Amino acid sequence: MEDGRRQMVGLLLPSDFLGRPGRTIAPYDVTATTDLTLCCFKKKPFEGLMISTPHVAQRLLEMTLDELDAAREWMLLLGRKTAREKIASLIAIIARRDAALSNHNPRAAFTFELPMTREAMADYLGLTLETVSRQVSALKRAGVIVLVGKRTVTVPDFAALMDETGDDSDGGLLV
Amino acid sequence: MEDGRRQMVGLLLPSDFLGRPGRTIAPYDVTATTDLTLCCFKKKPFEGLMISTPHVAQRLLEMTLDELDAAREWMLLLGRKTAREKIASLIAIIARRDAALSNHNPRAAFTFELPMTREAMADYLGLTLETVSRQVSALKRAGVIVLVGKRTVTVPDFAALMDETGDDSDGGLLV
DNA sequence: CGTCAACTTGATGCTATTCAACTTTGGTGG
DNA sequence: CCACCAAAGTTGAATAGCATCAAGTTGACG
Repeated sequence: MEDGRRQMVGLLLPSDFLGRPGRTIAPYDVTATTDLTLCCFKKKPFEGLMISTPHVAQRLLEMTLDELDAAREWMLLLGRKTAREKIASLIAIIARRDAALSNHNPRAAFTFELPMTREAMADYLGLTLETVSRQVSALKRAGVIVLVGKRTVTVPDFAALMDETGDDSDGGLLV
Repeated sequence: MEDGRRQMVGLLLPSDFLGRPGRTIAPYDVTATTDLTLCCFKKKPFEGLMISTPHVAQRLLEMTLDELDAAREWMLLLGRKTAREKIASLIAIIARRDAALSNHNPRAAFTFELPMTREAMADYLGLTLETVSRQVSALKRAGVIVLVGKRTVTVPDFAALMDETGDDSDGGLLV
């Protein structure tokens, strides 16, 4: 925003897609936080490809729907969760993602890195960096997480972490 | 959420699409707030249609990208705006939508209905209904809006309302 | 060993929530 | 027609939770 307030609205990982057909500007910025390889398509040929190759549009639709689901889950977090629940949710999401990559035993203690600064976490969660720091410390004091240094987290009991996220245990309904 | 906290994550209007190909449940509920006509497709035939008729997937992609943009704008609102800015933003969005439907002179005073209860506004904005009521009253006291009854709003000066939303005057960048 | 960025911690204030009482509005049946 | 009722909305007081401002601390790196 004009006065410096910032809100992160998405997190792109390898294989994700950026930009949209049929529009030349976006109301948000995109910043790389690591080195990366970006595969660029020229707009016109790409739009041609979408018409000639139906699978491209179908795959893009699927990816966009996944992003929309993620955005909506994040809206719940931003609108209704407490600072502590926000931190627990973010840590749980990162833990799950890392566990999936290294297909890890889901019930054992599990260690991983927070790939972002406290400030980036704050921008993601709609908090200040001080509140992030305090709530991380609080979860540590409560024994829900163990910190090794500032960025390395061990989760001794994943269920205990999930209890702190405020999330439903059941899920939802609907087609 | 289990304890009753609610967050509205989208608002469907006539011609919008509901549900997603390739999945049978959603992590959210959908509630009709008015009578409506719902046009249902059987999953399998519809997925067939997407394959045989490329335009369908392309149009769905466009609609989904629009919803994603709206969701991201809403994330900024939920994460970073004050209660007053949230209310002003919601009123501005409804005003713009109604003005577009009735292609109205953009600089004149303009009257329209809030199509929702204070509670629904609160669920949408991530606030309590009491805070919604207070901030609506505050904008009224400040002369930014005029209330006729509880649901009918007149905006004497749209620019003044926009000033209260906290939004950039310029927009953003990017392909 | 000095420096800087990232992080932590403390004190204080403000915003939105909570709990509670009250008012207004629209609809229903006597 | 209006008395009554429920739902919607308003308002007040007290409080909780997060932000803000301000020092410190830690750790990596030259």
